[in-house]
Amino acid sequence: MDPAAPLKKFFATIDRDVIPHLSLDCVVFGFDGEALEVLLLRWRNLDRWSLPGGFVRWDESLDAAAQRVLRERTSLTQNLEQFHAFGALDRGGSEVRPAFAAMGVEVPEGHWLAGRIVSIGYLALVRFAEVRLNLGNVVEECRWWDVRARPPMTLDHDAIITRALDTLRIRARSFQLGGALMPEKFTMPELQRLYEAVLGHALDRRNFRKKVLELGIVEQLPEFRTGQRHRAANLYRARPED
Amino acid sequence: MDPAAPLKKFFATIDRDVIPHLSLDCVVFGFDGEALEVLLLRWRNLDRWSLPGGFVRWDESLDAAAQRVLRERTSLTQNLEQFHAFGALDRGGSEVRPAFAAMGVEVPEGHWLAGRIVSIGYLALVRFAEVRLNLGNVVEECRWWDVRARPPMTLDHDAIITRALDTLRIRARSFQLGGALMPEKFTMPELQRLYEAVLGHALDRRNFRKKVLELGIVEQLPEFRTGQRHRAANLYRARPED
DNA sequence: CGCTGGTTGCGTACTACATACACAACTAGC
DNA sequence: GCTAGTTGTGTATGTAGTACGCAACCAGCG
Repeated sequence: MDPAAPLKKFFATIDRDVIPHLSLDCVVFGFDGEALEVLLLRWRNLDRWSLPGGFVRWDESLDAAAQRVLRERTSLTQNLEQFHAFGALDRGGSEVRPAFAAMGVEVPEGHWLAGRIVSIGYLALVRFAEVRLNLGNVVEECRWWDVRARPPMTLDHDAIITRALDTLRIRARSFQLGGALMPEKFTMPELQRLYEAVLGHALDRRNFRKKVLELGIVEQLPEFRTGQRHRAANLYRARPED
Repeated sequence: MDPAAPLKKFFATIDRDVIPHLSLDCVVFGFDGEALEVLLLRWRNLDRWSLPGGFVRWDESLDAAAQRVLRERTSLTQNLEQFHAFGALDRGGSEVRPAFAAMGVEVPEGHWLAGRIVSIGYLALVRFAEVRLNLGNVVEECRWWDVRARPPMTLDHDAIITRALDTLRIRARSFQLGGALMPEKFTMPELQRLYEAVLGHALDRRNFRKKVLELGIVEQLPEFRTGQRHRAANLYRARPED
């Protein structure tokens, strides 16, 4: 079967299904216990990487479209946060048409996909372990990348990630990451490593604990993490949002 | 001459000139010394008010389009800040076509102007006195409104203003309004009234002065405001941005 | 010209929060 | 039982935010 068939089918109905000249890109952050990671994918026959993105259907809001894109790629059902609209003059244009061509679909010269595209940036904090990656048919690779060592990216996706990181760091400074990025049960030092990975610098153990507890963003469990050849750490879980 | 002629001319070339299904709305804030005001306009034959807005031309970025809209309406040349993209399902649609009809332009049923429109919200802080209002041909009224007493608005423009106000209040809490909203020379109590109008509550005179001075957002002038039947207040000006 | 009302400019005490650091408790391995 | 390594808890210090008192000053009036 023609590997480009699904893409061709998508392209055949694109003018009927989605808002033209508009796209959205999701910056999906996860945490593997060591570093902050971002979910990137590589389209067939392309060597640059891209953010998971998509278009907005006529029968769904921007927010709903972002949720759908996230769900299609990760099987997750959760809210995303819109953080910026990217509308520079050179967005799209020269780079999109060759990309589609590499995947086996010829975009006519006059088509909007060959022209300028405005993109809305969305941000998601997800539980690493709960993600079930779904490549689909035209994605060759999809994996997590350490945010500090990202591969070459298409279009302005690198700038989009940088902007999302800025937004994230502002939230981290006021301890507003919550436990969205953590596994269900975690220790205090593990949560601290997340904040340190986002902020990019070390924090004081004792002050961090004090702050997190007084803000009530975690709930103490009557369990401990053993087998670490040192004192067992208490386990916590993210407190359900009010 | 047909009063709808300019609008008809605009409509005739709209498909060639601008990105379809996309618009932008500018929330322009000014300060009259008493209350925080927002610039609104009323299109011909409509009874609801609207934000100054427009569409994005193919040869300009989102930011540049926002600057153009602001310049066309106020003759001001300055930056705006993008704060949110509004893309609910019911944006546009039923309300836009009757509005154009009231102004004398029949939008065909299938045209994108009769359908859903995503809008990018921009925010501007301008000097009240420097604004030179320009109505154009299809705007019947254009004036400042106290943000606390706004008229009935079209579409979701009321929610857009609310969101812009939230953004503004966040900035005010960390004294980041600067002097953009003040006249060239102003006293400390006058600046304080601006912050109070934005925040919606009173501030302490002495702490306000201390904070503003230590942040260095104003420059003291060797002049005083006299004729107030009480002690003359020192004049300041906004310090040029670094 | 002195007195008065009202406001501005300046300083000080108090409180809350963030930061810096010390020590005991505990687990696994030998 | 001893040790290495880390976690849990407490306390001291510094810095920023808040509350408030008082003198300086301008215009108007008797």
